[in-house]
Amino acid sequence: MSRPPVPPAKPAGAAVPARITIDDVARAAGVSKATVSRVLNRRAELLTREIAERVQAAIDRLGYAPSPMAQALKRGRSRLIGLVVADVANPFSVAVLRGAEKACRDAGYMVMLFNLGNDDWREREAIQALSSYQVEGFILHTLGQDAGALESAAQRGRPVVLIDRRLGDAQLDLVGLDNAAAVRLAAGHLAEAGYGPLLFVTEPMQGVSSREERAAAFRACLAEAQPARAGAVFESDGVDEAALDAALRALQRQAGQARPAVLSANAVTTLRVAAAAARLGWTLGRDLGLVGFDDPDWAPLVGPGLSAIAQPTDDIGRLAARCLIERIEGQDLAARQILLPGRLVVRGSSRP
Amino acid sequence: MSRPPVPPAKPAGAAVPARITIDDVARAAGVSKATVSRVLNRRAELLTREIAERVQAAIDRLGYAPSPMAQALKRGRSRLIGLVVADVANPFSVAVLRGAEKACRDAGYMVMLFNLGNDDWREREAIQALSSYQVEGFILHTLGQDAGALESAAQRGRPVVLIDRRLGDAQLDLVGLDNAAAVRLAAGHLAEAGYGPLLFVTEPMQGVSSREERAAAFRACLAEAQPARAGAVFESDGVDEAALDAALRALQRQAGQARPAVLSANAVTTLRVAAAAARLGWTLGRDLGLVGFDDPDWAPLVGPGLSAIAQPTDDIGRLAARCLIERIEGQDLAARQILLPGRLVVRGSSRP
DNA sequence: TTGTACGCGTTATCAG
DNA sequence: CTGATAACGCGTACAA
Repeated sequence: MSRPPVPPAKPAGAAVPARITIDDVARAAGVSKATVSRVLNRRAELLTREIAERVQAAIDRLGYAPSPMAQALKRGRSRLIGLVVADVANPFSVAVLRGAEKACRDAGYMVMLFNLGNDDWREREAIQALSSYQVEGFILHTLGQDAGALESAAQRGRPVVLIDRRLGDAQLDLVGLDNAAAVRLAAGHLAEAGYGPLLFVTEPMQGVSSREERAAAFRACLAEAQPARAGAVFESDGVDEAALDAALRALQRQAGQARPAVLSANAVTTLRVAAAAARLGWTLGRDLGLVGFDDPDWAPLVGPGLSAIAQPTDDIGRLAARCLIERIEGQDLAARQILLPGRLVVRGSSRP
Repeated sequence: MSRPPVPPAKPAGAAVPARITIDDVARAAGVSKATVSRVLNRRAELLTREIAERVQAAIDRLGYAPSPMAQALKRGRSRLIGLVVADVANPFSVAVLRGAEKACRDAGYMVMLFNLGNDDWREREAIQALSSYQVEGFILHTLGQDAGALESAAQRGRPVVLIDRRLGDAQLDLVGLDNAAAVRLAAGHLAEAGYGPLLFVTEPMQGVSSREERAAAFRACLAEAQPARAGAVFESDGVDEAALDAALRALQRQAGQARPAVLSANAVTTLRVAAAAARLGWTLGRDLGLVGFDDPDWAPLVGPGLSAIAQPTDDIGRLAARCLIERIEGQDLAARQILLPGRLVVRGSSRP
């Protein structure tokens, strides 16, 4: 009668050695679970040397590791961080993801990933799925459409750090690029290099704050320029190639003798502009200046080399993670904004 | 005395509405937890219509969602899948990740991500960290160095699906590219296009099976060719640019009148070769043929357009996930290998 | 048809 | 200094 009923979970043949629990260790060391728990939680100081060592030996011998699930259940701390990414196909997202995942891991957190694939209605789903897993906080590369999506997070008091994009008027930490400065940097460079009228090409705004900020900064740049500069903003949706071609032709006409140039809002649009230039038979740099946000590793090899505003993606990811972890671990500061400077990399596409 | 002691977990000021538990729902609906549980587990058939509806209403009203953590603890099923990626900086990894994450989510699983960043010693760490979270299975883009890393997974009977690369001689499911066929496709194309001696450029083998398979298939191709073709394999480490340049020059000398060509093993090396050609002042296509594995979205825009072997990355990710989930949900088949065909995309870099 | 009671693996509290 | 015991939230035999 001392044998408990056979656990029904055990599927069939395979001798799946059940998880080693704290009980196993306790039994092996001839102590109670509580003692084992103390050894694990750095409270070994309060223990007899002899016992502490005996327990530690048992732990090592059995290869015991506590179950984060059970720990989460008990302490309400899952050591999980939810990472919501607008689109893993976007090189910027991936680069940030990389830095963030590493920083989380270094701090002892695991990352649960949710890719929105640019479907804005999924943002709510993402937050809910993730918070059902008791993630302790979110790093959010939002699509910016659904400011209410954070309700469930906010209600549970889970901190959120935004990356690159604001979300409604929520007072949240934000880590991103200093867009205004970056735009000035690029536009200034194009002016110095002798380019004339400018076209700012962006993906459709759709309420994405970084796009809007860049476009606004672009317009401001034009207005401030000493002899006012001609310029326009074009939203490229990636489908209607003809529209982009037409915009570029219009730009060229407007330029007259001068050389036109494009400032592209991210790597995706940069690729579109480069493709359009190829379609039109234009040589970048000579016929059309081009500077693009983001500096992916293929930038030096497209055409004469693409000039770029390199974002400190790794730092952005890392800082977002650290920022979030600080909050998780108790600090209760006002919402911070960490704006990092972009770095201008000049290549052939902005050298006449 | 009927009031239980104040829960000490509640931090301080902020009225963080504690998680809504099954008990809350039960109380709200005036039933027991068991009944609520039954409603949730599709066993509502055994319940009075009236009660079922009352419970459901309470669930909806309170916005209750069961805690996956507690469920995992109880049933030993976490609905978590561990995704270990060799290097998120590699476009192939990301593309696969994308398909896999979506398929997992569609099947009701969440993905826990671990990026190895090409550090092979981390593979063991990854598996252990992930399995401590009770993931139900692994999708593994392995570095191939540490065949023992899977011990802990195998011991707990967690299924594993490999992507793109084998791991030691373990009998595991594998989803990847039909490398031999793809190499033949590319080499055949280069031959038809009139290129002569071939250089296969790969990242250092380091025991990565897909690299080895591609190199082996390349050598086989050379040997089988009717007039035997000249060719060599070069391992590029990404640091020693001069070595790559030298290899290309040697190839050119060997070519004599004929046109040399390169077959590149992945997007990373393709970029290196393109950069080297630029350094040497060679025009791709005319001076050097180039076909590369992987077809990232920048391929059409580098030089005259890069010919590529496009991998069905989305399918690879999707199938890997489905395959894994099948196993998780009980099927106990022999190890499968799903080899998908590559698609040749001809662009300027392989047109003399 | 529904409710009670127990256990999953931990940690925290309180006795000893 | 150490051990027993009660939760954490859920699923489920078993009893009613």
